[in-house]
Amino acid sequence: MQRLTVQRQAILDLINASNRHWDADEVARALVDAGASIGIATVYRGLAALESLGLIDSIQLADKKRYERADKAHHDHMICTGCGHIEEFSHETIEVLQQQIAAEKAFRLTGHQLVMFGLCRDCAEELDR
Amino acid sequence: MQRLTVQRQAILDLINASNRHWDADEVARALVDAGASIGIATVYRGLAALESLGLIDSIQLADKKRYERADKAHHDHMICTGCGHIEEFSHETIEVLQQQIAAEKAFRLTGHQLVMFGLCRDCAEELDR
DNA sequence: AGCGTAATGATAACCATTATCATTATTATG
DNA sequence: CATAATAATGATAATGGTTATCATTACGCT
Ligand SMILES: [Mn+2]
Ligand SMILES: [Mn+2]
Ligand SMILES: [Zn+2]
Ligand SMILES: [Zn+2]
Repeated sequence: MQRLTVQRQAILDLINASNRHWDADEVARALVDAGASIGIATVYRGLAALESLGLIDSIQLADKKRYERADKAHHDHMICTGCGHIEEFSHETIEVLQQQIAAEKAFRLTGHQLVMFGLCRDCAEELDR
Repeated sequence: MQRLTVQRQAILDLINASNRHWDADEVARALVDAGASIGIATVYRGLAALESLGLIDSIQLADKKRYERADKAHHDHMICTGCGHIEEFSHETIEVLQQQIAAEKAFRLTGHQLVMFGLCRDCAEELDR
C-alpha cells in the first residue's frame, strides 16, 4: 500500500472507532450509510492492505473474514453460536504452551487462531427455559 | 441419516483407511479413481451426514472444510503454510484452561478449534538456505 | 501542466458449498 | 411378491464470499 487514500482512511477510522469484528459487507454498508462513496471491491482491497500493514487485525471464521482494531493486545475469541456474540480472551499460559508444542515439532510458528464455540450466558439461559 | 448407502459407506471406508485430512473434492476424486460412481453433491451430503453422526471429524480451514477419521482422540492442528503438511497435537493443559476461561465468562462451551500456522522443519530449512 | 503509477469501482469470474428436482434405490406395508 | 412411501442420488443451477479484470480516476512528483 503506497497511498492511504480517503477510502482506506475511512475504513481504518471506522474500525478503530469500534470494538466490533466487521465483515467486508458491514464495512461497506456502514461507510455508504455514513455518506461515503466506496465500492465493495475497494473495501476488500482496503481491508487486505490495512491488514498487511498491521493497522487492523482479522479472524477467519467458517464463512467469512472479520476485521477488528489492531491496537489491542493479542487475544483469541469465544463465539456464541446462538446470537453471534464474540467474547475476547487471552491466556498467557496457553500462548506459551503453543510455543513449546511448536518447538517440539520443529515448527517455526508464525501465527495461530484459537476459537471457542458455545453459548453465552443469555443464550444458555434461554435454551434452559 | 436413515440409510448408510454404498456411497456413504465408501466415503467412510476411504477416510477410515487413511490419516489424511480430506476435502470434498479429494474424496470424490479418490472414489471415482477407485472405480466407484459417486457425484460431488453426494460426497458433500455424505460427509455432512457422517459427521453429524460422529463417524468422521472435520476441521474448518480458511478456504475449505477437511474431514478425517473420528476414531482418534481429540486433537488440534498445526499447519505448514509452505507445503500444507498438517501435524496433529494435543495438550491436556490447554484443554483444561479453555474450560476454565469459558467458565469465567459463563460460556457453555460446545467446541473449539485451535490451529497453529507456521513452517515445518523442511520448509523452514528451505527458506533459510 | 503533464507524466507515471496506484487506486477505484463496476462487473465478471472464481470456488466451495448448498439447493433443486427428476430419477433411482431402499424400506415398509398389504 | 407387489406396490406404495420415502430417502438418497446425481446433474446442474444457484448462492455467497472473495478475487480478477479493466477502463477510469486520483495522487505524487518533476
Ligand atoms: Mn477480537
Ligand atoms: Mn487431525
Ligand atoms: Zn449468545
Ligand atoms: Zn512444510
